[in-house]
Amino acid sequence: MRYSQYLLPTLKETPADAEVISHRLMLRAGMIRKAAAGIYSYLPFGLRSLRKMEQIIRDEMNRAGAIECLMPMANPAELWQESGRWEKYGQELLRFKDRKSADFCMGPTHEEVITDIVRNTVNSYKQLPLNLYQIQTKFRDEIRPRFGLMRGREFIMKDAYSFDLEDAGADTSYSKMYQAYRNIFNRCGLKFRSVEADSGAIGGNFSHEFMVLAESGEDGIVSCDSCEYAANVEKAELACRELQTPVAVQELRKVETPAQRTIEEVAEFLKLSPQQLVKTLIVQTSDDQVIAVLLRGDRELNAIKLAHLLDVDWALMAEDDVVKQVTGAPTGFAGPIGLKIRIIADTEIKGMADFVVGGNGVDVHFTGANQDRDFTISQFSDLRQAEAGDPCPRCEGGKFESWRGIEVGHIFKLGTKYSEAMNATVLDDQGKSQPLVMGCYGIGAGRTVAAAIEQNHDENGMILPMPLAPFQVLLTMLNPKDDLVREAAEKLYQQLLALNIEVLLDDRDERPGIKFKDADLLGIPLRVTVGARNLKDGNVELKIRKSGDMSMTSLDDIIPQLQQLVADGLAFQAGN
RNA sequence: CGGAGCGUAGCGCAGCCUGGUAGCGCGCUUGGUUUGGGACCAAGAUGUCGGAGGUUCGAAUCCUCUCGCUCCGACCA
Repeated sequence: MRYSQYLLPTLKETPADAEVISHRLMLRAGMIRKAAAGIYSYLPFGLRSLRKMEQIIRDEMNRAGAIECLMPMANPAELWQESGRWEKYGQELLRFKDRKSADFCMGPTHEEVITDIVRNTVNSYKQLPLNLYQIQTKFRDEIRPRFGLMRGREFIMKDAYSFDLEDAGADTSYSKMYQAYRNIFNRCGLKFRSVEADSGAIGGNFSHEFMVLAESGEDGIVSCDSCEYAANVEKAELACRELQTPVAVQELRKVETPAQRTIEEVAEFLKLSPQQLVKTLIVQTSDDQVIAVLLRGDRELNAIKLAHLLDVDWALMAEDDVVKQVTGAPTGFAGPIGLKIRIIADTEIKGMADFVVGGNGVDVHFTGANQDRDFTISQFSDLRQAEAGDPCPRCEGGKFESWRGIEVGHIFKLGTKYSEAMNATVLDDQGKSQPLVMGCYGIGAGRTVAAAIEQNHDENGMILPMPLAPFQVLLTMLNPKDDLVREAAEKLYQQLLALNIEVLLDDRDERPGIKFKDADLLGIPLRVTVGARNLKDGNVELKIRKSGDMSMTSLDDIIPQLQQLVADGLAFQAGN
């Protein structure tokens, strides 16, 4: 491709409304342009990366035995009503009517459509297993789209759905996808972790998220430093050693703590560390229970674990007036002593004695508080958020490391939730009707490209890994008006094209400074500069974008060198 | 959904408080000089000032409504 004939509108200035680096760079490098909040066009340069991402996905999905199809974006309401999600999905589901006033929605995911297809076309266990996928534009009317392609409303996703007769088969399908996903992100040259995750609203038995590691990631994850265990902090279990409750030695004493509300304030005021305090959280649940939860002072509640324990949809910190009603005190002074509501505690509390708790009154706390003696805990459970340094639940001696991650893939074992709701069954070898056991598997294609930029950039621009880079080689013709330079660059250009190396020839009549700045911004992995100065010695300059290494190479050697570097770049896998 | 902010040339912004011919930088066009890290000189083009209504002799500016966009928050005890 010749730059002079391409559409590659780079921006010198950073667009004001782009917050994260990938968004800024994708706008500046002319990859995307915004059409509306959370809705973007891909310009040619961005599309090239996206297509590469899609092709890697396609390759690995096909290799894992999945079959590509393409479903409609406009989904008829009936299917969604049948699964019950027309009501449940909420405002994220963009609904509209056609000219006959029939209800439709833009598909945010396609369990309904695929299940409908399969129930109408698959009747026998002999047709199983089946795994169908598509790469398609999805629409979710997010409350708050942000970060460019990272959290858009319209986005391109690969979604796959597996169908098996039995649970064991579904597990096999799941693990094939797990491996395919690892291959995909490895081939992209990304640093990532596959983590155990909460299956959330989609439901199902178990699931893994694939997280590209990046500072700006929206999710916290932990991984064990000595075994394979890795999980989203929302889900991460903690090793629960048997804890002995120490013998109480202190007496319960009420102390004045004027205007000391937070754990830090109270600890400071009493000259204790936060670990010697127990915080009491008043929690409200989706089924209107009000419960007290005890945690060590320096710990954070994991509301998702709590919701699972209580078997409710959600559990949130109670409103101030509820706290006041239950504890008789404003927020900041809640404590377990004298509470009439159910008290549950994090496992860790079992190993504590003589601690400080809120006094359920303005400006008072108790010191020397002890369980059983002073109040009763009805249940212990793992309720706190995992942190770096916490012990691994799966191995001896392993400790958690923590990371920020961008969720680029998520796989779920769905079970029979949709097949039962939508009556998708096949006959087994006994002639008996069985609901299909399903799995679903998603990858955000655009988001993965954005995540790759988050992980690979510097102050001058992006540094996409070779497999995702829009072009492999940038051939910079320094002065197109110089006949020798032009002819040498043109010749190299033709040679590279003949070798199927993806080359962008910067043949613009621009000053060198502009070309070099654009080159760094665009982040094409290999840059060859043809300039009069070196050409008179028969040389061109090769710069590796990632390392910044520059070297002089003769016109004869440059082509094989590039071939080798491209091949190496495509084979590279970040250590995962 | 709660809070904050912003809509003025393709992009980044000033002007608004205190109403009176719509500006600056970059980009773009033309000519010239320049040519290894975002050059210089000269001449030029480009605006429903987000929209509607109101106040006024006169509105980018004041008032009301509205639309769009962005950021922060939604586990603090």
